[in-house]
Amino acid sequence: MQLEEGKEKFIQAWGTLGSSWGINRTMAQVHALLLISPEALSTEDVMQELNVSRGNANMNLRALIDWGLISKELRPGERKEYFVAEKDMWKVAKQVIRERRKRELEPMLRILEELKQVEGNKAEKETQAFTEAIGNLHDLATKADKTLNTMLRADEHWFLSSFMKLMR
Amino acid sequence: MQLEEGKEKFIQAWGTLGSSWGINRTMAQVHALLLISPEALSTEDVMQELNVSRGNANMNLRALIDWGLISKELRPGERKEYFVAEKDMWKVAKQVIRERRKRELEPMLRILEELKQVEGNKAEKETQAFTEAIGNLHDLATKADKTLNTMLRADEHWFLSSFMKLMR
DNA sequence: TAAAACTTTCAATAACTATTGAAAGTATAA
DNA sequence: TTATACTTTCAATAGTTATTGAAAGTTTTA
Repeated sequence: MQLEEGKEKFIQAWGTLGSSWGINRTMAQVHALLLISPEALSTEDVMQELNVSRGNANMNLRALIDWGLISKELRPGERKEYFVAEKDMWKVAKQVIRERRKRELEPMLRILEELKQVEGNKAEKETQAFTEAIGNLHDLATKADKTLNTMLRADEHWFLSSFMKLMR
Repeated sequence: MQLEEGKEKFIQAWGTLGSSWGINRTMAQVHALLLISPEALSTEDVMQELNVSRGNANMNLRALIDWGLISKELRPGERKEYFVAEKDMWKVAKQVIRERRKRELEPMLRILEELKQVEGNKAEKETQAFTEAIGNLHDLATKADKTLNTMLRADEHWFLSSFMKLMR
């Protein structure tokens, strides 16, 4: 396979994967493009490579910065902004985990805590089933949260060796 | 908080969480409804509780069966089909992991393996960057795949004790 | 201060995804 | 076999989300 075909396939695949994880298709494609780019790219470059409008490119570059997956690079004497992706895939994974934990897991935990306060006839099956489901979910979410938190705080070496054990 | 309000909130929250994970909103809501229901529910029940059409209810119940998250329950002498959700949250989590691994991680691994074959001027920066990014991603994906696989094969006790260690 | 080189915004619109509901299909009972 | 009680399908439509591109905004340079 030639490089151009490979690039195309990768950008496509990353975009599709993104979609099934609730991530905007173009955002995932811009990320893919920057992941395999040896140089920082400008908004213009992104527009050209992906055939998207200026507004779209700009908005998704900003979103990626927001997620902490890419950063601006300013070149001395140049006015244009360039963008580079973090290339260390373990750092990328950690960052995605960190953000989703903050954006989704934590809010869900708050809601589950609220829902644990539901009063109602304790004798009723409806109330019992609700309370039990919420309680179990809260337990699982708490465990997941602690596990992720520990993983994220750990340095790479610690994580890898722990996971090597998990993997036998 | 009263039970009805709590149910409403939970169904709502689960639907929203689902959306941000690429899961159809109604599918997640039907799942939430069944998770907290002490009894199996019929299509009619789901239609009423969530105010959705027959077609929608039917399609999402089928999708949940497909994901292995709910099952049909037939009552002797009754023609209608009833549905129950798996209530053990760890089993639910495992099932979701199993399905997503099969539907997303494995296909992505196949693509990355294909992309490792990209030829091109080894001296070129472009090719080098591509090859390196794909290689690193493939390594990470392989590790994730093995880890998940081990987790899924393990019984609950093994898993919990391993993760307790990870969590200190 | 004005012009140039850029970035950001946002209303309009396109593209995509979910939902409806009536019709068709299927299985059971009489 | 026909009627009944359901389930499933699918074309039409509604609803949602993404994209465009021109206009407004910002920063730098001269």
